[in-house]
Amino acid sequence: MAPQRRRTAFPKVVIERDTDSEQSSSEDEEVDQEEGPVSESESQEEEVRAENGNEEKFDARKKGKSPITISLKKVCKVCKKGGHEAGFKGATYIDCPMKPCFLCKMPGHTTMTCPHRVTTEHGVISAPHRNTRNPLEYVFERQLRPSMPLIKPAHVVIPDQVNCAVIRYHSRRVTCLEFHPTKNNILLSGDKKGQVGVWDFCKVSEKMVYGNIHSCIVNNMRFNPTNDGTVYAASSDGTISCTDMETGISVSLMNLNPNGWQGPNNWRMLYGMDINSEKGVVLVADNFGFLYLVDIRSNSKSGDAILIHKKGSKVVGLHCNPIQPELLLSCGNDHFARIWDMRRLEAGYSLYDLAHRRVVNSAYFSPLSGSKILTTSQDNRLRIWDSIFGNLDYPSREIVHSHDFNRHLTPFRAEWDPKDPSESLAVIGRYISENYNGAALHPIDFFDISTGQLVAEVMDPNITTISPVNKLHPRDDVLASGSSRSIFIWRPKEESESVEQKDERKIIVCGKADKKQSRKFGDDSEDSDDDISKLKHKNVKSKKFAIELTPYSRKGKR
DNA sequence: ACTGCATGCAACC
DNA sequence: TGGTTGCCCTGCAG
Repeated sequence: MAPQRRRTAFPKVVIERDTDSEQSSSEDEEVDQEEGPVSESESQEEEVRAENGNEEKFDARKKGKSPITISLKKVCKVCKKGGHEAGFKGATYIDCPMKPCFLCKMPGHTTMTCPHRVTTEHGVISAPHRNTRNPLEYVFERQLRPSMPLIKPAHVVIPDQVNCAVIRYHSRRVTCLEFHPTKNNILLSGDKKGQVGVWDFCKVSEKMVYGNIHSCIVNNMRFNPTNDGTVYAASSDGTISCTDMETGISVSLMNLNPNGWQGPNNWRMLYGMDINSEKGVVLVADNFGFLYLVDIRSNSKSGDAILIHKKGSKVVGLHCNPIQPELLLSCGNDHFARIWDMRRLEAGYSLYDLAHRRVVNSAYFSPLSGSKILTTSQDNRLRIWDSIFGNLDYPSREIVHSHDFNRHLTPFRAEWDPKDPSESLAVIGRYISENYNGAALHPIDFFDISTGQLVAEVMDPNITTISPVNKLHPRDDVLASGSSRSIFIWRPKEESESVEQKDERKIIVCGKADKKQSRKFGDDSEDSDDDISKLKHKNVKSKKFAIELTPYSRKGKR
């Protein structure tokens, strides 16, 4: 562009500053271009001219143009307005006051002062009962409920300490985890790239990654109920795979994209998946709202696809009732979780539609009785229906909890503890961080979903990434969590610190380093076995701090 | 140690 | 319906 021409065309430039005393050295800060879009190079040029004192050459009045105002005042990166700034102050995140609360999504306050943050219940909302309570229920709530123990303490053993881990095990973020149904120490993990990991977390270094099963995101995995040597996986590449665990050889049961890439509007992805062993079918659902049934014995699709959610919307979760094989639960991006009768799977014939305010990431029947429902929705609320035989118009409880959607995160899913006979313990990772002794950490939360009580929040100073993927072991007091590309195994503190166990607390570092985690875990060699005690964190003084338990002591701090 | 880009996806115009 | 945007996010390259 010719400078001569521009000189005559440009109006006067006014520069606003935070304070008059500020020097030009601070001028590389964010620039608020209120007078419309100006390219970066242009605005820089203007600044230079303004500084040179040549403003009169571009006098706006002579050219009949209004002056351009360039504000160098500090602006909020969220709302782009001045007077405040959102972001981390040390390890504490300061919200933008112009936005609704990041936790409960209500306007008028920020996360810092959110009422759901200071209660020990972490924000339980009694769901609206529209005069549906009968006298019996009132008696129960008023006289019996208060005398009931909140949760049977004997059943609550929280795996609160990292026992072993594989750092950067996957080359992309972990999307799903599954424990082997019979071999206690085998953990399966799927990732965004389509790879499937098999790890023996007691022998730690016995790990394998199968890279040729899927070509993109592994969304769900389930073991074959009749042969636990094989596992099914549903992927965004539009296929279901059935893989032999020993050999890694897999067969494709179904391919929704037989003709390859025909544009984004035609590419079908498989998300929700479960197995109904009674009926011998694998159920999968796609991103257009359809459900498919695949016969396990013949490995072939049975019947036509059935529209079970809004046409064109993603069905992210499927769950077969553990007790009543006729009942199916689905959830998806149309903001509904739906209960179906397997004998009548037909568009529009769901038994119940459970409404949510946002996308439903997951919906599960309770693992033992199958009579409760727990859902995770992107409106930052867990919802619990205490009985599928009761009134399903409204959830029995809503628990406000930070687990927003984010482009870079695997969607959070609250998972039942399959060992808890009272069916009240659930685990879910937390999005927002908390300032723990100067480190911003994202805990993994354990809830008593029968009361909304936050039973425990576990974290480790070395894990600074968010852990959206969590799974509790079907028999042992073990939690597996997937955080970014790494996998962590948590055990109860006592167990972890016992002499026999101590030697087994191993961290394996593998894969290409990313800055965040290499800083914490050291990154000298591929597959080197680092003892956890060697780990350092600049903000953490002692290893003892690693785990903080019980929400009660933290009351008032939050 | 920065910054910028691509990612990939729901929400909101 | 299509285009644009994005609160605590990822990973990588320059």
